[in-house]
Amino acid sequence: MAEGLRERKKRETKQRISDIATGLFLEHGFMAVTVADVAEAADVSVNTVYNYFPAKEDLFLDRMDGVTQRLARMIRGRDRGESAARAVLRELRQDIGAVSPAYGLMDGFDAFMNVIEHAPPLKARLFHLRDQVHEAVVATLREETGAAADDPLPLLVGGQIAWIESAVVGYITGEMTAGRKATTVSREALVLLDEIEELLGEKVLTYAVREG
Amino acid sequence: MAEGLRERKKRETKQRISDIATGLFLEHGFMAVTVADVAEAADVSVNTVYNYFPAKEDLFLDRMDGVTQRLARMIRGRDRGESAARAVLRELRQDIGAVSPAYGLMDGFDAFMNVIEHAPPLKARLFHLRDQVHEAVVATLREETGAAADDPLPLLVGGQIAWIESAVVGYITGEMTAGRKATTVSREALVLLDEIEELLGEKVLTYAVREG
DNA sequence: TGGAGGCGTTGCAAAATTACAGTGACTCTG
DNA sequence: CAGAGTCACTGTAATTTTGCAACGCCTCCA
Repeated sequence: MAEGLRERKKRETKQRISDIATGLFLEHGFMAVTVADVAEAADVSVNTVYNYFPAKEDLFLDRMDGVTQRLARMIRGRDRGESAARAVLRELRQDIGAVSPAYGLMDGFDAFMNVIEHAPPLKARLFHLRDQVHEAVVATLREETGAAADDPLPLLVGGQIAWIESAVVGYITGEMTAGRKATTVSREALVLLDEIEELLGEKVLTYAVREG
Repeated sequence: MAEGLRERKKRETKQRISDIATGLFLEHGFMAVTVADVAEAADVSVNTVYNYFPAKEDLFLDRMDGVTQRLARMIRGRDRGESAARAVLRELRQDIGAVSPAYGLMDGFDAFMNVIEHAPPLKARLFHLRDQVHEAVVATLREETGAAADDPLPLLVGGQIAWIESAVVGYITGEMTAGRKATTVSREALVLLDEIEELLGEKVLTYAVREG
């Protein structure tokens, strides 16, 4: 491995810009902070910012990169005898149970979503993010099941699974921005997950069961 | 003015390298610290170190750049009716009187000189430094008196003046490395300056008197 | 309504920094 | 005494960062 000086500095610079930008956005709102502000606070030029982040929104949503692959990771890590959907349900219940770092995204989930709520460009990006999540899930299902390229089943099941998460996230976001208590919301979210599970068809709940 | 980002970072980088290098030298000695050590501690590449400092010695002697022009500045700042030599004598007495930042070079003068004492390349540089001081003094005397280019007097008087400083510095260095107390040494240095003044000829003491 | 100014974004040349390889002098060691 | 190793230092190409100017979109204001 032996990470060189150049690689390390690149990583640190990108991380510093992202951290500082997120901090400024949380404090003043996405619209009130200019890219120039971020650059100055991070002690770099504006071009350097754009060197690492294609657009201003990426400064805030960058840390959601991991989110794109989150469901896919859950599926790949399912237990023996467990289906893809049940693995996702189980992991989501576990995450919600660990209230503090709400939903595993970051501390202050409500503050984070609040920034997005007041920034149209960011909301637009979130929709695109859902597509990415969906695609990642579908791709994973295809890999795990070895389904044919023209098999529509992964697409459909993947859509259901991706929907589970967005439903829960949407619910939590709405309740949190409404000012509800985090512990209350998380308890209700668990109930919501139960209802979601009842809504799912048998085909979805038993798709892509891991051998063993 | 408006110092740009590039210039500011350049200045900060050079300063950081110099500071860290000096610290390492004071702690472990000049010979025991490699340029690679300095580079790593300063979080830059070896080439960047050489980009700012032509040779390893410069990492330590860099902060003596001001010293080169110190006597020249004293001369240019002499009072009305005061000669170049007397201005230097006066300023030196004043510096020595303010014991703490010994001789205006830096805190911990003895530690500083101790590093030099144990590093042949550094000692060699000090001799070169004296030439530079001498040249600066001579050049200043020529400017101030408007002496002809072939007039040997500035050269001779300048040599005497430069010698004053090196004599005092040499004395202080010797006594300090011998472990004498700083206050004692500075008191003796003042006596030494008196003796030096008595040794100087009338021509030297009255050269380049500022009009007024 | 028109112009001035702020902001996101891009392109390009210059400057700074790094990686890599190499040279020469020196020390240590078998 | 041969060879391996360390270290100061240099050269060169690649990479990163910066400075500068520009474009389009938008808002504000006269």
